Parts: sequence; structure tokens; C-alpha cells
Amino acid sequence: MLKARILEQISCQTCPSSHLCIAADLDSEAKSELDALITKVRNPAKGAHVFHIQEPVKNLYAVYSGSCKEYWIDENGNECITNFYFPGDLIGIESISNRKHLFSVSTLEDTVLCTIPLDAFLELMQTHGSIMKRFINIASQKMQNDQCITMGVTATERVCDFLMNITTRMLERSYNEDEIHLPMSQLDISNYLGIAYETFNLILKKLKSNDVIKLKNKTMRVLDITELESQGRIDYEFKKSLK
Amino acid sequence: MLKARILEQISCQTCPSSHLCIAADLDSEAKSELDALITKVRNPAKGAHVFHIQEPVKNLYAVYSGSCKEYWIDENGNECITNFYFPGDLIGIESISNRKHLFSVSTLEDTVLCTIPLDAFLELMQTHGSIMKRFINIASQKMQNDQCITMGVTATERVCDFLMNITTRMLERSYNEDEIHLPMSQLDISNYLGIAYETFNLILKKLKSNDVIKLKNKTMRVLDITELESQGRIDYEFKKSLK
DNA sequence: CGAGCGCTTGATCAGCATCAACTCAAGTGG
DNA sequence: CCACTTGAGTTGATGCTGATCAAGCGCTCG
Repeated sequence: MLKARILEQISCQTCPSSHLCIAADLDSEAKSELDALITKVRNPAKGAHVFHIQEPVKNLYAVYSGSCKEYWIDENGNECITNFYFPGDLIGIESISNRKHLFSVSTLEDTVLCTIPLDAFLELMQTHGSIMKRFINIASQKMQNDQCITMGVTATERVCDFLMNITTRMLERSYNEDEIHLPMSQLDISNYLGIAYETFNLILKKLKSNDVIKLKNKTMRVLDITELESQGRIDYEFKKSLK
Repeated sequence: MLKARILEQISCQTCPSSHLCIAADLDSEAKSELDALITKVRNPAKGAHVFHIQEPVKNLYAVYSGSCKEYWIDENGNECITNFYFPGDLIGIESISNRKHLFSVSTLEDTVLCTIPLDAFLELMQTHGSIMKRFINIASQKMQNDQCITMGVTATERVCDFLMNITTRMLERSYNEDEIHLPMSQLDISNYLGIAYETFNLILKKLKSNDVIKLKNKTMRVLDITELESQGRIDYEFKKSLK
């Protein structure tokens, strides 16, 4: 039972993405209290649901490894993807206020999630100001991230902003610097961006033929990040300057 | 000095929008501590800036009366509006994490703002769990609101979602039920929605001629809210069911 | 090995941006 | 007090971006 053994070993102390998650910048006492809270670890297979829309919010989830998509179904039965989550990301924050999930979330690949019981977590934040401040920072960053994606108007802007966003996030996670694995389908991405997937594919083709990116199967390599950024709407240099 | 007298009287106890703001659901002790924090009240004239992009975040602001727009300037010098704020709304949350403003904010009319010193507020949340929980709920609601606006794909969907959003928010503030005052220009709205203002104007014309809304100067009256909702993307009935 | 899903590509068409001209109301200054 | 300016809103003509339709390709997995 290799898998079980690995799961038992999971803790914020050893998590490779803890610098992005709640545990970042905590002293060891706060970190171990946080760890004590996250006893349940889930390991849903590819395509499995983490929760469904309208279910009560009992837990938040932190992605330990793998990735998830967040979506709802519109009146015509279309899936509308609202977010992708990667290691270190926190899932469910936007639904805290009404304690019912506003979206469904399912995994894009084999995924390991840390289960964070919401009520206990809220209590923990009351006794540990450092955790509270960290959580507020995470919420603030989520707002920034959510807003940035929607800024582009043309399809090309949106695609380039998305690719820049993914690249930036993957670099923060210090994955294989230039080889970026995209776990979602092109259909998922175009859906997320609100454009037709044929259009998305066409723009990818252009970017490839202009040597801006290289793409094989689901692995992307950014060849000219300056060009990629300039074809998008978001000024990532500016964003970096804020930090 | 009528104005000064009015401003001195401002407090969460008497604020007509406190049920939407931080003060909601607080016991009177927490509420008065919060009140003690909000000693500075600003009254910027129409078009005045509350803060500029990239400035340090010293305060959050709560709208007491009036309204604001949030925006940034893109590389071509175009104003890109990212949000509108009305009484009870909290301004600046998304910029907490890097302590520099990600956007500029200016007023759309004569406006009264409550100044909330950020550091002191973070301290206050540590000693008052009820305030912390309330703030987290507000952040969660802001995420919901931000995400809903961008969901529409076609221009008509976006316009109808926007009008529904404004209507809903105004009803929460229990303003003159059916006469809704839009403080921003049509250009501001179309900019916010990412569509041309001629297109926006055209869609308004259609909605007017179909007796879905009535519009004179900047005052709107929704005649057929069911039709308005059905032409948008967001299911407001569903959203209500979550509460 | 065959079925099916995800990706690729091209042809056609509609929705919306762009350009342009005009109205109307509110200042502004001589 | 009127001529001029300015900005917001209105309307129509034109063209491009990107959606839709259609068909073929090539993985991957049962």
C-alpha cells in the first residue's frame, strides 16, 4: 500500500507547495496546529467530484498534487468552467458566505487534496492572528487572479493572458521551468475563456507558427514570453513590481 | 456648516447600509469598537480620486453614500473599468496582499466614505472573531459578485446580467424599489462590460422597445424582471435559493 | 484492433466593433 | 443673452473577428 503510506506522510511541513498555501510564513507552532486540523486527505481519481454545486460547505480543500476544474451548468446544459486549481490553491472560498457551494469541482487528473474543516479552521484563525492574516492574503490574491483572466477583450488577448497566467503560476510552483503540463483539454480552456474551441485552436496554431510557444500533446514550452505577454492584455511586469 | 455636522453624525449604528457592510450581525460592543476605528470620514466631490493605482494600501474604504468606479489604464491609455461600488460596499480588499493598490478608484458623484485603517482593522479582527467572520463573508461575496459579471458571453447576456446585478444590489439597499439611478455613464458601463458603447446603446434600445425596461436620463425602471433575467446568463433565482 | 474522444482544419455566416454623422443638453465666455 | 464648445447619447453603414457547421485526423484505451 504505497499510496496510503504516502498520504499519511502528508503535512504542511513537507508540502512542496506550502509557500503558496495557508502554511506560508507561519511559525512552527501555528503550522503544526494547522497540520493537526488537516487530518483527512482525499485522493480522488481523474474526473471524480470533490463536491457538487449547492451542497453544504463543510470543508475547504487545498490542492496537494494534481489539479481541478470548477464549473456550473447553465440553463442549456452547457458546462461553464469558472476556474482551474493547482497545487497550493485553496478551493471553496467564494462559497463561505452562504455555506452552500456556488460551483461544482472535479479533478482533471489523479489528485491529492487536503481537507480543511471550515468551522474548525475559522476557530483556528481566531486564536492565531498569523493564520487569519495569511488567509486574508490568499483571498485577496484569489480576487486578483479571478479578475485578471476576464480583462482581455479579443480572443487572442484572452488566450495569451491565460497562457501567461498558467506559466506564472507554474513557475511559482517551481515546476520544470519551461516544460508546462496542461492537465485540462483544449475544450476546457476555451470554455473557461468564453471562446469557441476552434478559435482557441487556431490561435494556438498561430502562436506555434510564430515560435511564441511550442506545444506537443499537453506539454507547452514558452519560447518567447515577451511576445506572449505583449499579445495579452495584462501587464505582468507591473504585477511583479507590486510584490 | 451643515455638511460637517452630518459627517460627524456618521456611525455604523445609524448607517442605512450597515446591514451590508462590516457592521452587519455584530453585537453592540464589537460594533462600537469598529465605530471607534472609523474616525475619518472623506467626502470627495464628483470625479475626485479616492486613491491611485500603485499607491500603498493604508486604508480600506466603505461607501456610506454615493458611488465609485474602479479602473486601470492599459498600455494604449484606455481606461478599463473593473468595478462599481455602492453604499455598503468595501473598497480595496483585492489589494491587501501586496499592500499596493492594483487599481485606481474615483467617485461617480458626491460621495461619503468611511476610512478604515487597515492595520488597526486587522488587529481588531484578531480580538473580535465576529468581525473576522463578517469580513471573510464580505470577501466571499465580493468573489461571487466579481465572477458573475464576467459569465455572459454575448453582448445581450452581459448587459442583462449587469442590469440584474445593479437592480439586485439596489434592492438590497432598499432604494426606491423600482426607480434605479445609474450614476455612471453608458460609456462607463460598456467599458466595464467589454463591449462597444454603440452596442450597449443598441441593446438598451431593444430592451426599451420590448418594454423590458424604461430609461430616462440616468433613471431606470425595470418593467419585466423575468424577461430581463431570462435574457441574461446568471440564474438569480438559483442565487437567491442559496441564501 | 476498432471505437471514440480530442484535436485540426477549412468554409460560411452573424454578431459586434468601428467609423461617421447627428441630436440634445449643459456649460462657458464674450 | 446668444454663439460656441463640449460631452453624452442616438442612429445607420460597413467590415472584421470569431462562432458555427462540417469533415477528417490521430491518439488512447477498452
